[in-house]
Amino acid sequence: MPVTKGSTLDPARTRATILEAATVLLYARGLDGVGVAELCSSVGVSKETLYRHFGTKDGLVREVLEARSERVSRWLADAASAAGDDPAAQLAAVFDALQQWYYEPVFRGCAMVNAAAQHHVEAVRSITGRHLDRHLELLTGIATRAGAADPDALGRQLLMLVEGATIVAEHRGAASTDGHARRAALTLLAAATTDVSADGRTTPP
Amino acid sequence: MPVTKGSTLDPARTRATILEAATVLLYARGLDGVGVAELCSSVGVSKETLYRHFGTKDGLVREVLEARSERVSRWLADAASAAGDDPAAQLAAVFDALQQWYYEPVFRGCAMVNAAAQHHVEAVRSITGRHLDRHLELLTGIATRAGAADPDALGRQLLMLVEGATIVAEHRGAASTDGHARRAALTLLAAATTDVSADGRTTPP
DNA sequence: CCAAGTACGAACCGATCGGTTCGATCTGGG
DNA sequence: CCCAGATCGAACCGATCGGTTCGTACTTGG
Repeated sequence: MPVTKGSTLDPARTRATILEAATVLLYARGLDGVGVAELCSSVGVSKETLYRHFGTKDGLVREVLEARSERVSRWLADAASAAGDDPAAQLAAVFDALQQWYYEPVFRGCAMVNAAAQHHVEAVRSITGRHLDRHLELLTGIATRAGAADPDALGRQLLMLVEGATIVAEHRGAASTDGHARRAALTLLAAATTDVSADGRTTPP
Repeated sequence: MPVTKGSTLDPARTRATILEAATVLLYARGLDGVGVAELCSSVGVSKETLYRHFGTKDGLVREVLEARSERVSRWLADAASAAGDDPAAQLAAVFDALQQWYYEPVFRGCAMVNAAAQHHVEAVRSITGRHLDRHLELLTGIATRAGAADPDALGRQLLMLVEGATIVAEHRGAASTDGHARRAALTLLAAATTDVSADGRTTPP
């Protein structure tokens, strides 16, 4: 049997195609901004096919968000690990990656946060919660490796900065956060790894 | 003529009543989560009356958001000025007020940010933009009075913290930001008012 | 080659929603 | 006391939307 089938009539491929197109459209125009009919005609798929694969529009939305959340988290984690072993460099890389995203013309804020604001269904909002948890995990990891006195506290501070930068960039433009978010993150990191008990000098190795 | 008429058949009073009820309902359930019919029956008003006062649902939404934005901005500014003349104390007061808000059971995030995520109409999104500008103005003012080297930069950093804390508190609970947002803000303030050119010692008056 | 499954496309359905209209009712100013 | 204007309540309208169904056609594994 063939390993992959690229032709039509391949359920998995059809499903993936719908998922991709829905990811783009729903992000650009909002969950309620695009109907199932338009979504189908945009992909070149019949309603029956879409409903056989995803059961309901909410089911499609959930899968789209789930996949996107994992993709975004992996993207940020990769950006961090690609920056080497220095936690400060990793943190800077995370905010550099975010800032680059903000400048993309299709940037419309965090899809999961936007979705939660639109869709008051718990099944959707829980995805947003897990999304933030993934971010928190990454940031707390960096804080821990940086030797922060309270890595959990620093992680939460950095999470607020990430989400806040995204919101501000969405509504006031990418230039509004350029440099500022990164600098704030490094400032918080430095402060959390500074021995405040004695004088005002840092305590690197 | 009487100065105020409290009875029925007072257009201004009717209008205000609709506005109040709409503010609560639209915030709690989302702009698209409550229809005009339910809104009317909830206030005890006919559709004709609502449409005579606000023209369209969007018109009502815009007025609701405009009023709420001003109310919120005034509330934060008052919290700051009530904290005395010390900029650091004012900043702490702002984040204390926010944190108190996060703990309120009706807290559902920033109404303006949520509205922008739901309603892709420019007339609504611009209100969110102005809302953030008002916050930025307050925070930049504190940064300036604190003698920050770059008050504009610090203001933007603090704005990200405010919006980020609101998002995180909305999705992960008020306890998730309690103390952390305030401490981060004060850390950024301290760092921005510290003379970094020489050694690592602060330079207060 | 054939049966099973995939897919199309179009029609269809019920519900909801924003907005309009209209006759009846009530209030207050002149 | 009476008319203008505010309000009600309910019916009504057109559009949209999520979801279902069906007849047809095509691909493919056995």
